[in-house]
Amino acid sequence: MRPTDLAEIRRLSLFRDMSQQCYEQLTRGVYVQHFPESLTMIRQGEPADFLHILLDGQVELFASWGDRETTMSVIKPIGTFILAATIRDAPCLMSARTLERSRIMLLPSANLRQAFRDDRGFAHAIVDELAGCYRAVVRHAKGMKLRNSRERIASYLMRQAQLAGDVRSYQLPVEKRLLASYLGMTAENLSRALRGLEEDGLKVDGTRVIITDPIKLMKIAKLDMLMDGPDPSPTTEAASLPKATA
Amino acid sequence: MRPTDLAEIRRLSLFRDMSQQCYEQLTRGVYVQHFPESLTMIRQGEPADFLHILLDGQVELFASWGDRETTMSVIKPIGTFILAATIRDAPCLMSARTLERSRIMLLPSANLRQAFRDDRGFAHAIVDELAGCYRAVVRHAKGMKLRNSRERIASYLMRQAQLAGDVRSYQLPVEKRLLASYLGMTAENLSRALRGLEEDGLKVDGTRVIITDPIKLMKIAKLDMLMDGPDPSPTTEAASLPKATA
DNA sequence: CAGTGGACTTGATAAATGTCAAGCGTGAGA
DNA sequence: TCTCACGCTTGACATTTATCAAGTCCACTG
Repeated sequence: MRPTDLAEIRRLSLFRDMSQQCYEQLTRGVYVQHFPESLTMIRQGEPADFLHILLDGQVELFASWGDRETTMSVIKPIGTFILAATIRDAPCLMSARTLERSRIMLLPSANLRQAFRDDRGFAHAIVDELAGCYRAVVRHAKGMKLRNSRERIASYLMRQAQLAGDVRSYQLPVEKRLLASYLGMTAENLSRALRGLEEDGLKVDGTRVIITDPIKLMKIAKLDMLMDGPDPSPTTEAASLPKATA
Repeated sequence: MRPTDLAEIRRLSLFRDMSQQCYEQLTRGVYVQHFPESLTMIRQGEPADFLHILLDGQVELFASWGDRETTMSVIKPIGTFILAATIRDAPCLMSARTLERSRIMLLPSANLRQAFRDDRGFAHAIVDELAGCYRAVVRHAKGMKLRNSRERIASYLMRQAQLAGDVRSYQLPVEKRLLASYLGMTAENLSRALRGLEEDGLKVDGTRVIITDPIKLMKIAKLDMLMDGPDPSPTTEAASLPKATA
């Protein structure tokens, strides 16, 4: 691993609170690697040998059953994947492939478990990360069960606008067919629904999203912290070491 | 807390590996309580003050949005809930209510976080539990996105038969309307689909399920370890302290 | 013992969503 | 520059799923 990589990694919230000794031990077997676009690097059912940490690029987590396939999540830097499988030493429930050329850090599962045992700061960072992943899937499942496709689209696109800094217009971060799969519908239906939403304050032209009437659109999206986020900032006062108070 | 409760709890996998000191500290603020049937004890959006551990009875986790509601999970003893919210000190994403009179242990979130910091065995048990919860939701989400209602019913009922010990006939563990909600459909549709499945080796009469033709039913259910479980037994060799291999 | 409410079922109908086939547009590579 | 592949769109149609309205059955209760 290159020293510049090492320095960069040390700053990640996962590793920031580790003792130097544990950190060195942990990173002994670690390496950082580039993957080309559209490469499936993990197949569901395979053992989870490494925790993956996405440093640059974009990765899709997807699931298949028979000949069907669905996008479960899109990971952006800095994000981790297959953490749960790593912890349990269980087979991955999802597959992973790059959506673009990506730089990924691979952390051997055994090292992770060792460091979890040895270092409290790391252990805390890991559960916190895992709890975040859990809450993200719960949100996704809620969306699938409580909203219809029109509402899923509206809420997704509004939420993205929020994340981009409460803008009225932005670029779609992913291809439409991927978005359709993520939102649990066919590409055809997404296309049609987008057209239908033009009546409701939304315009999508190619990859450009324009929210022409936020109030109207919100009546459909009904964004909800408990379904769309954001999660309160991770690892806040209550969860970390007490310092301010006494 | 009664001494008999205390002894019982100590044996739970969550607490089994704790040091006596940490255990005593942890259980200082703990209490065990009975709840009547149909009592909503947690409302989504509320802070998670306690980790809940179900000792007896049955609890439903459900989510709502506007006037819609859906069952996310049914907890059976021994099971935990709102672990992730507890860890993150974040609002609960789901509500919880008893399906029958239940005995529940309440463990203050602050105690949990303290014990997590102080005791490795406990920390490990907690991540392991959380990882299990994560994988369960991922499975649920996969089922919702990859299978249609007919397939979800078939796979659910086959899986229950497996869990009951590979039997051909058993009692439904929950009411049908609850099952419908859990499987993401209306009660009417469940009823009709069950009728339709009589052609495919399944008979449901009241709460009695009879798998008349497992092979035929399996062609629809297509049970899959990665979607229907079981998960490899939690906390196995690889994840715990090395002992056999010197 | 009758009454009441709730779970479950059934049928008719509507709405949502998927499938198939075709055509458009654009970008990568020959 | 041409061509091809692929993402996207559109239309027609099929299938799935939800909604609404009865009606049955059963358990609980006054």
